[in-house]
Order: sequence, then structure tokens, then C-alpha cells
Amino acid sequence: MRLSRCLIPTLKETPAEAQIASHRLMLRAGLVRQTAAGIYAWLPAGLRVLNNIARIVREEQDAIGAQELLMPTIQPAELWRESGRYDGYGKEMLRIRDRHDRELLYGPTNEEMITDIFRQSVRSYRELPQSVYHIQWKFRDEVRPRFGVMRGREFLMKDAYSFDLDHPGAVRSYRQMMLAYMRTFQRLGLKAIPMQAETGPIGGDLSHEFIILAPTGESQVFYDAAFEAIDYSGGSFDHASDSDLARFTALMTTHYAATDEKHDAAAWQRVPEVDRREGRGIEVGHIFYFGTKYSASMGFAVAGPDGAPLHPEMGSYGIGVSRLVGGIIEASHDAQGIIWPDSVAPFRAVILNLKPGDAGCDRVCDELYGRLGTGVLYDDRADRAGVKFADADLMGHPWQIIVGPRGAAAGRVELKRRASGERADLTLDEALARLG
RNA sequence: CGGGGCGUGGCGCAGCCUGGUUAGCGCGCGUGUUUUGGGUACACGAGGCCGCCGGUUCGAAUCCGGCCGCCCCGACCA
Repeated sequence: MRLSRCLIPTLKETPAEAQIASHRLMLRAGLVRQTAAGIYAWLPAGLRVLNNIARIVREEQDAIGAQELLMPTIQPAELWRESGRYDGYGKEMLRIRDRHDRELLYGPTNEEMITDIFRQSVRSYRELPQSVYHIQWKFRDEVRPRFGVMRGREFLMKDAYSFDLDHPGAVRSYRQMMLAYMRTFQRLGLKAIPMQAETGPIGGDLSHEFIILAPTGESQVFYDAAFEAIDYSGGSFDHASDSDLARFTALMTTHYAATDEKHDAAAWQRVPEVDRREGRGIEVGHIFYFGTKYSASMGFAVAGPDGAPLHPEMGSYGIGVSRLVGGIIEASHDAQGIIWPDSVAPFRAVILNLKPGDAGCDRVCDELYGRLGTGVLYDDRADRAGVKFADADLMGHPWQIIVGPRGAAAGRVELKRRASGERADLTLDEALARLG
């Protein structure tokens, strides 16, 4: 895309309301604009990031056999009365009335709705196990939204639900999902650590939070650095293999990791001092096993092998997709701006035409842009070089292809890697090859 | 929900305490010149219901009351 024709409104100065790095940078790099407390519009570059994250999340969900569907944002209050959560959820739930005075709500999560869908359609044990997920906007009327998209009221969440016939099956689903989560975070360039968690209002007795370290995190966390060395990719663990899942679970549970509520000072002392990682943590995912809490309260049963009704065992699994945008920036930025991991960058590279109007620069840039396509951004603005360098660093494109008059005349460009600052003087073909 | 703060061109702010002509400054934006590898310089120009409602006053951005919005600190959450 040509930057001169893009709605990417970068800011030189930081808006007063933005306190933390990711919020400041998201506003300055033109990714989002706030429309109300905790509610944001996603501008083109921001949406590209959001979609890239969603794509990776989706691929990893699909890889463990979860099926994508899409449930509505608006739900009838009736469903929540059945589970008993309508009154219990409190003021965080945004309640709405339609013209017929029927009570509705903007969904903060979807356990009730998915249970309702399953009970309408699934009758036999032969149809289970199944897992489904969707990526949908949620609304939680937080008392105090803050930190930009990290703690918004409206947010994009991937939520998945598993239905199994028995406890061992549910645990297997839980472990597969945990593996999918670790793979997802690894591909996003994040060191996310699973930690034992409280189950909160969702209920159940097995739960993990996935936490990344960031100075602006909301709780104190502790973990063993051994986690950072683990490779979760398909070559290391097969999600369909019970022995691989057991080995994976053992790794996840033997190394120390805890939030401050569950912190065990004695166990912490047994972690070698050099491996102790401690700091503020941001929760980017949360998974729960809660057995028959919803299938029983909402009357979802399938016929078992003996014909007797059986309440399926359930789990639910969330990833804060929009929060991850902020989380990744918290984990990857410097004084100049964002440093996008290649996997989520809105554009894999930017072409900087340092002198639009110069025949050589224009020719080289046009050729590069033509060959690289719309996955790159072409800074064709009639601005000074300094403005373009500053904006490119701010926006955090993984690669910068710098085209100046001297180089262009010689058929050469400079390729700069945002993360390392490394620069190389190359021919066009060499630069294109380097970009892959 | 307790505590604190702030609403003045797109952004960052000053002015308010001690009411008084056309409401300022920096950045950004437009035009021209300049500059041409790290947010250049000069000139000219456009752009403001001073959050909203009411009150006090000859006169309100400024004083008083109410309301709305936003931010920060704490208790709660993907």
C-alpha cells in the first residue's frame, strides 16, 4: 500500500491519556483510536495486526481439531438464568432491552450459548468428543478500563469449548488445548508461561492462566527460566499422542510457575537462582476444566453406550486476541517505537523513497513495490527522509528498504532490520532475496 | 465502587487564582521558497460552540452550582 493513500495517522507527540508503552505506541503508530472509555476503533494497520494474530490462533486451533463457528455478540438473558449466572455476573455484564422489552445482554463469554447449541443438536455419545471455537467481540463493562486495548471493555477473544464423555477425555482435551496455546504464543514471538489459576466465576477445579512478563503487568508472577527454552512445535509434540501429551504436561507442571496468590516461597527457593524469573505479568490466555457445571445445570445430556443419559464434561479456553496486540508491543519495543515480530507485523517491510520525484528513486521504488506487492508499505510521501525514518521505526516494520538517490543511481538499496538495527547495502535482487 | 486529577483548533500545552478589546504558544495541516540520508528553516494562510446546562455580573475560558466525558491510584477481570 502507498502510505500517501493510507489511513495510518502517526503522531509525533503522545496523547495525554496514554500512560503505558503499548497504549502510547498504538496511538502514535496509528493502529487504533479510542471512541469511548475502553472502546477502540481499529484502523487499517491495527486491523492487519489483529487479523494476523487471529490467523495464527485459528491455525493452531484447527491443528488440534477444534472447529470454528461464530456465535452472536447479543445473547438472551434467559440462557444465563438457566445456568444461574445472570444475577451472579454483576455489573460487568452489559444488559440491554429490545423494543419488546425482552432482556438481552452483550456476551462477556459463551458457555451458556454453546451448551444450548450442543443440547439442541447432539444426542449420542457417538458424536463426542468435540471442540469448537470462535473469535468474536466480547463486552465486559469493567469498572475501570485502562492501558488501552490491554484492558478494554470491548475486546476480541478467541473462546473455545470442549465436550467429552468422561473425565480422562476432558483432561486430554484440556492438555491438547494447552499445547495449542503454547504453540500459538511461541509463533507470536511471546514467552508465555502457564500458571495454576483460580477458576473464578466460570467455575471448575482445573485452570491455567498464560502469562507474559511486562513491566506494566497487573500481577506479580514467578517462573523457572526453563520454560523459555522449550520448543512446542509439531516436531516436538504430537497432540494426538497420549504419551507426547503426558510428556508435555509433565514439562508444564514440574517447572515452577506461579502467580502471587499461589506463590510458594519454599518451592521458589529450590529453583536455581539464575533461573528465577520474577516480574509483573499480563494474562493473555486462560483455560478451564469445569466438568458438568453447565451441561448439568442446563440439561445437556447425551445417550451413553447403555442408553442412560450422560452429562458431557466441558472445558472452556480463552485467548485475548486484541489484548495480545498490546501484549506483543509491551514485550517488543524500544525508544523509537514498535518492533513487530515477523509473524504479526502489519507489513513485512516498508520501502522508503527518500527522494520522491528523483527519477532513480522513483524507478527503483516502483520496481520493488511491484515485485513485493501489497504486503509491504511504500512510503511515497513528499516528506523529508528524517520523517520517514522516524515513522518507519515507530510503526515497527520488520524490514526497511531504504532507497536514496545515490544508491538508486547505482542500482543499490539499503536493507535495515528493525529488531537488530543491522544494515546492508545490496542490489535489488539481493534485497528481495533477503526478504524471502 | 472508594480516592485524586483533567476537559481550551488534529496533538501537546499556557491563560483561570486577581473577570475587561481580535483567546495565545509549540507541533501538525495548506501554499510558496529553502533543505535533500534521521522529525530542516523562513514567510504567508486555514482551523476554536474555551465539554454541556444554568446562575452571578454592564461584561465569564476565567467566579458559583449542576451534569457529562476522560485519565490516574486502589479493590475486580481475556
